Amino acid sequence: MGDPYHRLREAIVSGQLHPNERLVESAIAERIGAGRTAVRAALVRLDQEGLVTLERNRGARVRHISDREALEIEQVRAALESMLARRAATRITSEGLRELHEMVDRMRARVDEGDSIGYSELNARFHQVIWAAADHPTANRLLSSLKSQGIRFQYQTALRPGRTQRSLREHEAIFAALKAHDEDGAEAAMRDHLAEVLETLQWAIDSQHRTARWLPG
Amino acid sequence: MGDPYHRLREAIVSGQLHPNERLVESAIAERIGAGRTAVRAALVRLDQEGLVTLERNRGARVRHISDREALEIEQVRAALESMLARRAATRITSEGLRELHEMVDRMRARVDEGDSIGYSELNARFHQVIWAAADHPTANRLLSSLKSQGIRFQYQTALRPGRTQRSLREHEAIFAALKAHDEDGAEAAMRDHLAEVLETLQWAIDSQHRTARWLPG
DNA sequence: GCTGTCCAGATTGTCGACATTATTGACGAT
DNA sequence: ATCGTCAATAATGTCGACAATCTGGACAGC
Repeated sequence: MGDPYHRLREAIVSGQLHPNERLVESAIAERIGAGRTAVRAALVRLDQEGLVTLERNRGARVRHISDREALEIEQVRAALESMLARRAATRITSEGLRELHEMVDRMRARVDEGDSIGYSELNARFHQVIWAAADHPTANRLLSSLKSQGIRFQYQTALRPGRTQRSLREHEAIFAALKAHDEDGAEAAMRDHLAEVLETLQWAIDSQHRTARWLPG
Repeated sequence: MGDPYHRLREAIVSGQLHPNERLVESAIAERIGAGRTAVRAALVRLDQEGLVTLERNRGARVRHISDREALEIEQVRAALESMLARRAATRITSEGLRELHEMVDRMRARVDEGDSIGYSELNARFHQVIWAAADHPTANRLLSSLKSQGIRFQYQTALRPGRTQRSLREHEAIFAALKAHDEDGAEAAMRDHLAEVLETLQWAIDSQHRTARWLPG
């Protein structure tokens, strides 16, 4: 059990603490067996990181990521990951390519089984291999921070009919470009892929609004 | 004046506190007339923001941005600003265009006068007008954070002979694309511009290494 | 019934004191 | 002379207490 920062972060990202839920310092301190001082420091960090909002004299809440902001996060992610894909094309090792190849194989298996949450996890790991190959700590820092903010929307995109099949083909295209060490191709394939993800996310948000009537009548 | 966070931030960004300089909580607290508690909170925020490094039991230092990291920051900036330029192309108002036009005129005047630091300031404002037009809070947050980290290298790029003239032409191209509401053109013009900036930054770093011999012999 | 005021409880903000941990320099052994 | 040990010092980490502030509900006036 790490320090309050990591415990809280994990609790938020994993969804144990819900958006807009109030975070009372003394309650958290007792809950995780730490002093209020440490909890305060953790809340400040999480505020700066964007996972929590801190209002003076009014305490902390789990930050609610709006639909619009989720789309913005995905746009930034697209811009950065396209750049990283380009860099990865010239830097990736044969070991990295082997990993990606294996990843794609396993993703294909998940698609055949219709296991979309298993697919999503492999999906995330596929992208992380590329991040590592790109060797760009600055972009990595930003991306992992953004990822934790957008986590709430992570699995919604897999719900669209036929999405996983297309997603798999997009990943195959990315892999092919990286294997060929084709900078332009890798960037373009990644950009196309994330444009699709973005569109799917928009679709998920729209259909959510269509479905969930909050005042039935 | 402001709270310890803003005071410290300003002191770091403006260069009053130097890279690797040690930040002793009690000293700062007395210096700016605040309690140690508030200073601690400020240091935690600045650490998360990347302006300060915080090591457990070893205190805080002004974070030293390496040459490599400065280049990485500029790459990220290029990726994000290209995206923002594209968005701005369809969103910018006639008022925004008027501002940019005026900005370009004044930049031209500075070039004619050989006033490269005045040029740099207008340059920064030119870009900020585009950020505002793009209406993308998430990217804005990241960019302004990156900007404060890279501030130390801000003025070095203007030292390259003939750079300001070329830079001016690049800004004119960006303006023209925005005025025409040409998404692809704006993104491409911004991308080209920042690629040039990146190359110039690399040049500045190289020439610094050539010039500054730290052990004269 | 509605609105505004005021009080009680809860929560955050700040301070001072003390425990814990690194750093520095002296000192002695080899 | 060099290295390791150890104490003195400085700085950070943590806690408890109290002050400042916000929140929600009771209550009076209209």
